[in-house]
Amino acid sequence: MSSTTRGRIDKRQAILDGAFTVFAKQGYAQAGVQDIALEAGVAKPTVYNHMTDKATLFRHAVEAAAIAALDQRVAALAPLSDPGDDLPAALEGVALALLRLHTDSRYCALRRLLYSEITHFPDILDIVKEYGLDRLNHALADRLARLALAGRLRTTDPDLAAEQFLALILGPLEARSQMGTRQLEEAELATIARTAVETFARAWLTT
Amino acid sequence: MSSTTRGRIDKRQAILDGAFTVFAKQGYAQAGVQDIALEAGVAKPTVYNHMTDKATLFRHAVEAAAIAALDQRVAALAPLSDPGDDLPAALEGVALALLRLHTDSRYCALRRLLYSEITHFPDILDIVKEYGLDRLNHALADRLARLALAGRLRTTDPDLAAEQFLALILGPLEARSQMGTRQLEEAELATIARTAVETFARAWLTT
DNA sequence: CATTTATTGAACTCATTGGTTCAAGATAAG
DNA sequence: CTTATCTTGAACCAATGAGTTCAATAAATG
Repeated sequence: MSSTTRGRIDKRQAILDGAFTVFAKQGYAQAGVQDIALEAGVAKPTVYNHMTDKATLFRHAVEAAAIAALDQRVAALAPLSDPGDDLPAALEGVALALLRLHTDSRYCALRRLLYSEITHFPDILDIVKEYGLDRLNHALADRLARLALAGRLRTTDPDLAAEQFLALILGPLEARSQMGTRQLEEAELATIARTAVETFARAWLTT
Repeated sequence: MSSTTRGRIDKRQAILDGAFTVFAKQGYAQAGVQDIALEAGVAKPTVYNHMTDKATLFRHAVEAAAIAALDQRVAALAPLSDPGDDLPAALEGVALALLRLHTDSRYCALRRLLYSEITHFPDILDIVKEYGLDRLNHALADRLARLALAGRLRTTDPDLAAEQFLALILGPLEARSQMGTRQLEEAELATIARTAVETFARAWLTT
């Protein structure tokens, strides 16, 4: 066993989860370690048993959340590996899935945290590089490259196509969701997905 | 005179500027009123002479910055009111101007602040609604509507066209600039502008 | 059961910081 | 000059919160 303690079950995960929850809703500075301990169902010294610092606690919590978020996103690209006859429909499905993930309140909170603390925690930048949107871009570009090879996509630059596809989908979110504060309805997400794919198709797809 | 004091020249502006500078680089919670006073070249009690609270100080500083930012952006759209024969070139010029504004470090700081404190200051939402990207979208849509009427743009929905134009331009920034931490070179901005306008033109412009 | 280890609650230390007070000075208006 | 207003530095108060200490306890191991 890597980290199951003898005294009791491992509380590390509970601490990380609770930490992210509290950080997400309070911000780093405003979040008290006491609150985090309470949220995790744990005593304050226990937190310091597992994490040396409030700062490292923050880093680990954010990293775990970022990894989970990226995994979800990449998984949502799966349909593109084997789209049916109707490529636009497949793209639209993926777009909608990404939109749902991107408007999830937990993910919005993660982005808020990254934005706000990236100046105080320079090493958070590593997390962004490692598990950020770049990775999603690459994964999408891989799928698009296959489609291009199959003659269904008119491009020699799948990276650019992927970048613009994501931009068309996720770009409108910032304004429409009021910087992540307003929850968008499913119908609005569907509209964004449809119009984005429409434009993307006109520019990139073979007719 | 609205606010020129008798004792000395008006220090209100200096306080607001200093406040934004310090907030931008420290975040709300970490910024000390003492630091702000120092940055503004003023004593701490003087700050409280002009602003009742640290909170209201923050609100005013952020609002001033947001207004200035929006003004710059809208001004950058001017060339679209009278584009020459080469509409794509005009679009590309505007795109590049917007990209420069959007990667300005002061504007990145403003966005960071908004993102991080929008949960603690619900009334900041009003600032976003009033001077946020929506406004820019509308202003751009106005220009595009004129172009559509002139038959140079193939759309009955200028709002959508504007939204996608901005998305294609600004969307790639988040990933490329590493959430605003990396300063992009002029050449890279130009590339983004060129490719974005290329795609936009294929989807929306009359040939 | 005995031992080892982790957890717990509570109290404590210490540094930070928002906000205030006050007496002393500086400045403009009359 | 006189007066009213603003500024200033410094000290001060009160609250908050990070991180620690410690004795008591609970659980797993042998």
